[in-house]
Amino acid sequence: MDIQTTNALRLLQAGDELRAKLSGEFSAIHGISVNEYFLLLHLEKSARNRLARVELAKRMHVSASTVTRMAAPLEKIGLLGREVDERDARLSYVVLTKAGKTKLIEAQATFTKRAGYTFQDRWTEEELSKLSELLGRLVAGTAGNLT
Amino acid sequence: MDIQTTNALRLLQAGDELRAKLSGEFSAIHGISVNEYFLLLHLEKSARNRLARVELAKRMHVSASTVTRMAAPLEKIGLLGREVDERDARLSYVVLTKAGKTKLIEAQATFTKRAGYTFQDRWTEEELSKLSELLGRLVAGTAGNLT
DNA sequence: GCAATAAGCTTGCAGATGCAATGATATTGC
DNA sequence: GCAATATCATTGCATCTGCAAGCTTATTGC
Repeated sequence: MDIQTTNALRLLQAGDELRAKLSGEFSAIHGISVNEYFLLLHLEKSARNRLARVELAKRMHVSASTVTRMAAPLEKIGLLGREVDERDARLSYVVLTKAGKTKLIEAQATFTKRAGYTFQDRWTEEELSKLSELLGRLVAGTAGNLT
Repeated sequence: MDIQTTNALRLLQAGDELRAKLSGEFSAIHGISVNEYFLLLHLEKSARNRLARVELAKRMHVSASTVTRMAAPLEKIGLLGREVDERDARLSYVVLTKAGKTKLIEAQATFTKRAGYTFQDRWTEEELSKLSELLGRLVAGTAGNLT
């Protein structure tokens, strides 16, 4: 197996494992899923804390219908709002509310804690920095880079 | 944001993006999903090309019921077989068949091609090697390391 | 201007997945 | 040996997701 294939496999496996661990913690502690956390995070990183649904779908690698259905309950509990575009009545923005920001901050603590566990053993600053640089290159081209 | 959190975010985002690209190719070309590909891969890496369902579930980070339901159609089309344990009648092994191996080899070509695209631009051998080492550490402790 | 096309969002439907309950078999405590 | 407990696999149910169709609104071609 060539090294590129090895890297692709390890990337997917490492990501899956981290996601699995986060998944339990997020639903138990915060009542939102990892995907919902990412949705909030994308909005927080965006101008005016809002994004058109199509754009959000692209950044999250999900379909437009999934965005519609993910946003509905979050809007219901006040974490998200809805805005319309003045010039284009087709566009419907998803907006992060103040309550949404609060929830996001809480969830970020859990995320950071889990990240700490993941890299706590025998990782030097230099290694963390090198990994960040290499992974950074992989996500550099994407529209929805959260880092 | 600390560097550990940055790395965790980038790991998840890079994994998601690669998975999204693989997803379309796999279903279109081979008629199996990325998850089904991983199922075949886990079996191929195992002794006697077989695993108990519970063990397969752990390695894939899915529930036991998902293994039952993923294996059923693959068994129906002949990619997987079923074996029982002589000593423990509760155990039901999932076995990779010859047709399954053939399908796996086909799918591996697609995976390797996508891995090549992912790392084709300005990645030196040294960088690929370093990334492999760092990601390797993340997946080292897991029971189902595919590399 | 108006018809044709495109784009954004939502909804119906089908497939995938997890949790909890169930049934079958093993193991343990006594 | 037998009852209590644990383990493995499956199934019912609820949830999440994508695709295709449909509705609304913009844009384009003429």
